[in-house]
Amino acid sequence: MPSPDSAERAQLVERFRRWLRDQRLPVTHPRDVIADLVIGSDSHESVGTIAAQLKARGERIGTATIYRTLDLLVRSGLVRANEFGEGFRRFERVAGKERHEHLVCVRCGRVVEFANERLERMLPIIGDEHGFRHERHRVEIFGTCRDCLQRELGGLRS
Amino acid sequence: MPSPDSAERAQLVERFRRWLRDQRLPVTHPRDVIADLVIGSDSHESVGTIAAQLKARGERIGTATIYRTLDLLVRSGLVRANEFGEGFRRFERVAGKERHEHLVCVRCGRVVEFANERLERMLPIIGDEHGFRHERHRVEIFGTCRDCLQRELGGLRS
DNA sequence: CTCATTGCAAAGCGTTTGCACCAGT
DNA sequence: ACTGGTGCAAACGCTTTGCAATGAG
Repeated sequence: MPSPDSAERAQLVERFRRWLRDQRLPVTHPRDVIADLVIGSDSHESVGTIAAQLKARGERIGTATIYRTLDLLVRSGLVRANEFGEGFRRFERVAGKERHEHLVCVRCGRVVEFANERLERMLPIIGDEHGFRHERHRVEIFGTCRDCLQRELGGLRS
Repeated sequence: MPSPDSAERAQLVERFRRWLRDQRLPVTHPRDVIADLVIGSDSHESVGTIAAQLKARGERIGTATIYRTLDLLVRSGLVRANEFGEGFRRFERVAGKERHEHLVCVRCGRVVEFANERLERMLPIIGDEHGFRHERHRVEIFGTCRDCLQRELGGLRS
């Protein structure tokens, strides 16, 4: 999941601005900056990491505004909220990506995306079989990532 | 997911007691009662519903003890913790059940279990393909359950 | 008798809300 | 001008922790 090149990034942020105007909502500086940051990131950002990066950029934006803007980004369909059982949410751009699920490393917390068409086709059918009108689903695989496995092997020697 | 008959229930609670003794941990009244309640339930209980039922049984057991005992039940392998994005966890007996995943109704919160062998086989393989040593996974399908669909249709008439 | 558990209350942590002030449109 | 946004701090809900009193082995 490479981060989008600056052209695509700018285009997606512009799409958010358009969405705001469509909703008769003001386009403000905090919204612009947060959208740029989340949309431009290749990782799964928490409110904490977002706040830190905003501070690093010299912005003084309150936590409440971050939450409120993330809510808008999710509602616009450009961003998705994830809950990996860490006790807080992580946000990722979805616009311009194919539907995917997540692998989560239980050692280092790294999140890797994977796409599997058969899986995506199966789940709505399973819902059907149980009388559920499928709306969305989530699949998470927890395990140890390649790097942590290697590190573990290294650790055995010492 | 029927609740276990009283024989099986007693047997599972006894298994928890044995596990505690193996760990050199005291078997206490709160632990007994909480284990009986969670193991005897056919639904997915939150700490809130557990506390309410304890009070209804006339027990005066603190919240901290409920959390601590649930932790033990999970560690013993008899109980599993679930996180359905409601902001709190739900606990269910797993001993004596086949491996399963969950359907969650977004209207009424009802949780239904489903088992799918193919799904369970797929996920460790997908992990492998991405260099992950699979440890566990979770799959949740969110949608509207049969009852709520019916209620919705009824609502259209009025 | 000793060490872990219990209940209670306080603290923690991510998230939401209330509010006076400020800014897009 | 009007409507909604912003930062700050307080409130929230679930969960964890500190501690003196209690109880299991």
